[in-house]
Amino acid sequence: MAPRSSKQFEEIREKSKEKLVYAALELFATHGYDRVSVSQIAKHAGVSKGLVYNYYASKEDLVQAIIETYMEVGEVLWREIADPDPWTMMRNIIRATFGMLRTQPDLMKLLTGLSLQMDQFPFIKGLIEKKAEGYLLLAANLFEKMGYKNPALESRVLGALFDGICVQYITMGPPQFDLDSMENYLIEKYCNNEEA
Amino acid sequence: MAPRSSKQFEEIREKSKEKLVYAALELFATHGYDRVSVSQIAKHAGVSKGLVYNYYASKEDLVQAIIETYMEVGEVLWREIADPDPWTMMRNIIRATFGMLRTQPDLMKLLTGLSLQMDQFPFIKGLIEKKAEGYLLLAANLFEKMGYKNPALESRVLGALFDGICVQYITMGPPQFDLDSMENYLIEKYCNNEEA
Amino acid sequence: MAPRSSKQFEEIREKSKEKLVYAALELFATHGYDRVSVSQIAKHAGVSKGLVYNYYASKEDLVQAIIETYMEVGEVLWREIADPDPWTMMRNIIRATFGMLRTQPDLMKLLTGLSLQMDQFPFIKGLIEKKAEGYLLLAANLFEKMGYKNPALESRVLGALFDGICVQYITMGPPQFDLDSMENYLIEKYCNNEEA
Amino acid sequence: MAPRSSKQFEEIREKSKEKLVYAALELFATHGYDRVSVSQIAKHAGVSKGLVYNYYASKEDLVQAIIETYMEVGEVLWREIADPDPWTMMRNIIRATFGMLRTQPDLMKLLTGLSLQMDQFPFIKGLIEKKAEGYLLLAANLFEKMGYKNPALESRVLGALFDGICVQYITMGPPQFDLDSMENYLIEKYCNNEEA
DNA sequence: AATGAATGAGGATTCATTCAT
DNA sequence: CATGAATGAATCCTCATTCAT
Repeated sequence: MAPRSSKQFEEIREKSKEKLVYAALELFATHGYDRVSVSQIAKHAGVSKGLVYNYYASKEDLVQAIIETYMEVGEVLWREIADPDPWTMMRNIIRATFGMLRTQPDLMKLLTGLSLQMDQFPFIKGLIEKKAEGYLLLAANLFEKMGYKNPALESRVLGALFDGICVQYITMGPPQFDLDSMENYLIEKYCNNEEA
Repeated sequence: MAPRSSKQFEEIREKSKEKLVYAALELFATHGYDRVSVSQIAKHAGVSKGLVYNYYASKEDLVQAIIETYMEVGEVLWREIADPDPWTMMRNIIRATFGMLRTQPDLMKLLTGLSLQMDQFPFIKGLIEKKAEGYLLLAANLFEKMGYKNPALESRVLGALFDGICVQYITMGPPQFDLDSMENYLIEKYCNNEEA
Repeated sequence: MAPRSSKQFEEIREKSKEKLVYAALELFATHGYDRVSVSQIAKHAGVSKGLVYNYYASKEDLVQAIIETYMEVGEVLWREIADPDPWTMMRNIIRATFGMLRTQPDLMKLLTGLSLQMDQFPFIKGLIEKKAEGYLLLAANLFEKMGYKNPALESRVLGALFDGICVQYITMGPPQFDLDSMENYLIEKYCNNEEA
Repeated sequence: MAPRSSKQFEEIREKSKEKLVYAALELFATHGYDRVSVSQIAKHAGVSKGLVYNYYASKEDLVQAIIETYMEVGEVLWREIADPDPWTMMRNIIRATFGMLRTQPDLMKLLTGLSLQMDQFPFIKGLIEKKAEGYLLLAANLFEKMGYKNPALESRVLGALFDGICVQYITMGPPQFDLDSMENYLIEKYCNNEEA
C-alpha cells in the first residue's frame, strides 16, 4: 500500500477538525460550555474521544478554536462595509450585524454566554475588548460625520442595542422575535439622510 | 438548658440563609453557576458545606432562592412607576431599570447568564417570559399613548436596549461604561413631550 | 412551678424511648437499617433528632435496644412451653414460633436482615448463636424422646424450616403466604404420637 | 500505532468487567450492598473508581449485572433436571439446589439479603417472584404425581426449607452447618418411592 | 491518524453526631 | 428534658485528560 501523501493526511485532518468544531459549537451553544462534556462532543461529531486531544490540547483550546474559526467566517461580512457615504456605511454595518445573527446564531450565543464569564476565559476578554473598541471608533466616527451631537454616546447606544437584540433573539428565538422588522426599523432610523 | 424558642431558631435560620444567599449570589455572578461549587459557596459564607443542605434541597434550589429573594428587593422600584402622564411614566420605567442595574448588578448578571441556559433551568424560563410579557404590554401601551407609529416594535427596541445596556454594564463595568449618561440620554430621547 | 419528681421524669423518659424504639423498628424493618437515617426515625417518632442521642449513644446502640426490647416481649411466648409430653411440647414450640412471626413480623424481618450482616453487627452474632444453640439442644432432646432416629439432624431441619418460613412470610407477605395452613401442617406432621 | 481491533477491546472490556463483578459480589455478599462503597469495590478489583462507571451506569446497575451474570452460571444446574420419574426428578431438584448453594454461596447470600429489601430494588422483586412461581408450579406438579395429599402446601414447605437451609448455611457457615447430611436427609425423605 | 480503556481529582449530596441553649 | 443548627467525613458519580496500541 502506498503511503498516503502528506496532502491526503492534511485533508483528513481538516475534515476531522471541522466535524469536531461544528459539533462542539452546536452543543456549546445549546447547553453551555460547562454542561457539555468532551465525550458528548466526540460522540456528536462521530469520532473518538481521544481524537479530540490529537487536535486540541484541551477543552478550552477547542472553544477558542471554534470561536476563531467562525469569527473568521463571519468577518467576511464586515469587509464590504466601507463606503464614502456615512448613511450607506451605517446601513452596511447594520446589515452585517443582522447577517451575523442570522448566519451564525450559535456562535453569537456561545460568545454572549462566554462574555459573561470573561475572567474564566482570558482569551475571550481580549477578543471582546478589541472588537468593541474597533466598533466604537468606527461608529462614533460615522455618527460624527452624520452630524450627531454626541457621537461617542450614540455609538454606545447602538452597540448596546445590537447586544440586546442578540440576547433577545437568542433567548426568545425567531418565531417571537422578528429580526426583519427590527432591522428595517434600525435602517430607517439611522440611515436616513434627512434625520440630521 | 431550656431549648431555644422557635423565634430564636427562626433568627438563626434567617441569618444563615442570608449569609448563604449573599455569598452564593456574589460567586454565581462572578464566575457563573456551573463554575462555582457548593463547597466554595459555603466557605465564602463562612459555614460548613453541610449547612447549605439544611436550608436548600440542592444547588439549583439555592439559585432559585437567590433569585426570588433579590427579585423581591428589586421589585420595590417598580411599584412607584404608575403615572397618568405617559412621558413621566416612561421616565419612571427607565429610572427603575437603571436603578435595578445599579443596586443589583450581581442579580442582573446572574439572571442574564441563566437566561442563556433556559432549557437547563425551567424555572428561569417561566420567570423571564412572564417579566418580558408584562414589560412589553406596558411599554407598548405607553408608546401608543405617546403617539408612536409602531408601539409594539418600539417597545421591543427599548426592551432590547435595556438588555444590551445590561450586558455591556456587566461585561465592561462602571469605569468604561457610564450608566448615568446613558440614562440621561434615554430620558431625553423618550420622555420629551415635544417629540411626538 | 414545683420541680417534677424523678418519677415523673422517669415516665417521660420511658415514653420517649418507647416512641423512638417503635418508630425505628418500623422503619428499619421496612427499609433496612442502612437505608433509614436517624432524622427519619426522629421525625417518624415525632421527636427531635437530638433526643435520640439523649437516650442512645449511636444509631447502632438504638438497633440493639430495639432488638432487646422486642425480644423480651416475644420471649414471653416461650415461657409456657414446657410440658412433660414431648409431642405437646413440640406443638407449643411450633405455636410459639408462629406466634412470634404473627405478633412481631417487623422484629423478625429486622433480625433476619441483620443476621446476614453479622460481621458488621457483633452483638447480633452472639445473640443469634445463643438462641440457635438453645433451640437446637431443646429440639434435639425432644426429637430423641419422640423416638426419631437422628434427633440432631431432625432439629436442624426443623430449625431451617422455621427460618425459611420466616423469610417467605417476610418477602411474600400474608396474602400469598398462608401462615395458618403451614402451622397446621407442621403440627400435624410433628406432633402426632403415632408417627414414631 | 494502529488502533486496537474491536476484538482486542472486547477482551479488555470483558476482563475488567469480570474483575469488577467478581470483586463486587464478594464484598456485597460479605458486608451487604449498602455497606460497600464503589471505591472499595474498585480497590478490591484492582482498578480505579472511575472505571466502574465506564461499565456500569450506577452501583445498582452493577448489582443487577452481578446477579444476571452469576444466575446464568447457576442455571446450568437446572437444565438437566427433567426426568419421567417424579422421584428421580425431585432428587435432581434437591441436588441442583444444594449444588447452587455449594458453588455460588456468595450469590445466594447477596440474593437473600436483597430479597429482604425488595421494594428498594425493583428488579429483584420481579426476578424472585418469577423464580418462586416457576418452582412452586414444578414442585407441586411433582408432589401430585408422587401421590401427596396436598401438593401445593407440600411444595411450599419444601421451598421454605430450601430458603431456611440457605439462610443457615449463610449465617453459620460450613463447619457448623453440614450441607451433605442435610442433602442426604432430604433425598431420603422425599425421593423414596415407598413413602407414598 | 484513531481508538477507547483507564485514571483520579473534584463535585453534589447525605448523614451520624455534637452542642449551645 | 428537648431542640434543631452546625459540622465534616464519606458516598456516588462525572469528566477532562492520558496512553498503549
